[in-house]
Amino acid sequence: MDTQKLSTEELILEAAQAVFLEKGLAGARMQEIADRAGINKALLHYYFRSKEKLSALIIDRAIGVILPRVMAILETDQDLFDKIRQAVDQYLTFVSRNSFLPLFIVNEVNRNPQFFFRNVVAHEKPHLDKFRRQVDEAVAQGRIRPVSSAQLLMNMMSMLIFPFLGKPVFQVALGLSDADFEREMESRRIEVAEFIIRAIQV
Amino acid sequence: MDTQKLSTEELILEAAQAVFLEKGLAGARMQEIADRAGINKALLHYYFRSKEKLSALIIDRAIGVILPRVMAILETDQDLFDKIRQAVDQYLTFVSRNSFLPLFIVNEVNRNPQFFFRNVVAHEKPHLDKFRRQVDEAVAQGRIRPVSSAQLLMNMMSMLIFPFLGKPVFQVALGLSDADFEREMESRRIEVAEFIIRAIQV
DNA sequence: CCGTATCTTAACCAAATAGTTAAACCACCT
DNA sequence: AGGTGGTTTAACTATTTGGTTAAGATACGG
Repeated sequence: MDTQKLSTEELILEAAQAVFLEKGLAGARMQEIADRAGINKALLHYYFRSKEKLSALIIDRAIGVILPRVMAILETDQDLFDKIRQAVDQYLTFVSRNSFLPLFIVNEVNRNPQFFFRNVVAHEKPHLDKFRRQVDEAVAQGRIRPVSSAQLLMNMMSMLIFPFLGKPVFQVALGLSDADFEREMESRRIEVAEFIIRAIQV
Repeated sequence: MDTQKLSTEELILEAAQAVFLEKGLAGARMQEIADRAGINKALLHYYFRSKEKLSALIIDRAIGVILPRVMAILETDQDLFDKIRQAVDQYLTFVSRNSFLPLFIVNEVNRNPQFFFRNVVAHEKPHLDKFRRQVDEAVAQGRIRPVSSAQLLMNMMSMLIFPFLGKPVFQVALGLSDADFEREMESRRIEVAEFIIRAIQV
């Protein structure tokens, strides 16, 4: 049946994603993926011939989930400050729910940059023209301080993603329990947005 | 000879560090480490019994290099704004010269948080009291806007480290050549410092 | 120069792990 | 009922990889 077939395939993909994100590409074991999907290793190879092919799919999936999300938020017609507030809010929600995703992507993209370049960019070149133009215009009109859109984008993305990557370090350095950390991330929804806006406000 | 002995050991450690940082813990091969050190695999095991022991050493080394550096900058007696400017400058220099180090540490620390907690913190608990108190006082005296020192620290570290982790993505998204990217990082020395200061300035 | 300790290597071993095969199972169609 | 195509499994193979061994260099004190 179609539903049954898709469900098994989906099951494997979910299991594979979980294991790859937790253990990394090299650390993931086909056996563990099979176990978590509740199937046998041979079946795994029946569906997805090799570890390489499977991992390529997962990488695509991972990037395909995160990239359009960033685009969607940054390429709307909203006012710049509203956009920043919303981007921060939405992005923090997404990343805190998928905290291993950025680590996985960052790893893969650094281990194998040309793969990322070829496969992802070929499909949908991430064009941030609207956001960049919006920033440039706001600068030209003197509505915000002179700031390069590239720098602003890096600052935003950094502050949204990195705290999750460095979570264990920050927890130790700042003496935060898990609950503390979560609270801290919660207040970032407002703090980071205001931090950015104050930094660029005239 | 002592110099010869040390030199071989150092040679192995350098090779091991290079391979571990490039390939990650699970992805690193003892054979490749031996090859890069120009020696044989058996000799590798002669010096450092197992992959686990070797990797533990490299992890210690890596964290031991980066942590004191952060402390040293943040725990001086300087004026807050000067400290921020200097931290940004020094940290950017260090990270751009060791761009794989943060990725390695972030990976290791997420895969195995309790290891980090036990080994590193036991030796030298990273106390950021001086920096945090400095920020709190500046807030109390109304010299800067009300900002939590934890949030400020996260923002700083994020903007300093993450661009290097996300380098390939940023290069694609912003259309930057290697030279462009380097130039961009160069201007961050001033831009990020000013960005932070403007964000917290009254 | 000889003996001894340190260093170095090729060849080997065992465990882990990706991948294959061939047979059984099962749902569905006629 | 029986055939058909997709699905599932146990058992097997091949390869990779961490780790060992035993023999051979090398340096050095006596």
